[in-house]
Amino acid sequence: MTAAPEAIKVSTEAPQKCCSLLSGPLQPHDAERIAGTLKALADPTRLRVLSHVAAQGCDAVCACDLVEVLDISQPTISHHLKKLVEVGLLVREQRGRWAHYSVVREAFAELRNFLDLG
Amino acid sequence: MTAAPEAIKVSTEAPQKCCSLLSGPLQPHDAERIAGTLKALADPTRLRVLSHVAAQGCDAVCACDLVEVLDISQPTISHHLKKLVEVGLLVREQRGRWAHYSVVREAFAELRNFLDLG
DNA sequence: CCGACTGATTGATACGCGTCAATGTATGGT
DNA sequence: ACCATACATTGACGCGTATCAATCAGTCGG
Repeated sequence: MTAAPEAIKVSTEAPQKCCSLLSGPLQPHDAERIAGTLKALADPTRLRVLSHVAAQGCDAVCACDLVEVLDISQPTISHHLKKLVEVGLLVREQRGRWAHYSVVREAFAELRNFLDLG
Repeated sequence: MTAAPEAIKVSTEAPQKCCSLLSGPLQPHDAERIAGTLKALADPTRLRVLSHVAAQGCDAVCACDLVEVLDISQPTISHHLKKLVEVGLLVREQRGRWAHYSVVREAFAELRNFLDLG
């Protein structure tokens, strides 16, 4: 009976509370949270992964494609994709044997907003 | 005769070549460079530092203020400020005994541009 | 000159993380 | 049922770095 295939659970589906570098002194708690997202972004391999996924626009990209294109071992790709999903920069969609990934535009928009110095 | 006090030398005063997640597949070299800047940003302590400096708008902030406000040891603050200057997110200006720091708006604008998914 | 102050540097410690080989877990074809 | 395929997980290794105490290097006041 094909149990509903468990939507992936990321931290919080709710959009992160909006913070900016200009909105008053940054509380340690907020600093930790935003730094977490930025850490996921601050890796050359993950940037290349994101670049390839983002380049597909609306289409989702399957992990096997990334392994071929980027010339990086499959476990490493899987590791990076997981981190990017955990912080909400990517979403994962399982289709049969294949895992498809696509970018979360809102997450990037929030980061851009955070970096806005007015 | 007050020798000109040697403007701080960061990597390159030239604005970084413009890259975006959408402008074709990201080359490993560019990925390294941008990840370097993001790594400097991806630390809660440095985010708090930046928040305080950015909050001063045009005025530069002296390091001693940061030590007081953030309740972090002076060597640690100095270490973080150095990293932020190295990647070009802050500039340092020495005035007598005091070192004043201010944000580089262009650097933040470039990051925002990089994160723009259209 | 000397002492007080600002801030950078050094050294040590601890922890996180990127990477891959090996293995595990589903899924689908035959 | 069986085997190949697509990913995920585990374990291990190495390297970078955040942190602070101690020390060093300039700079001003007296």
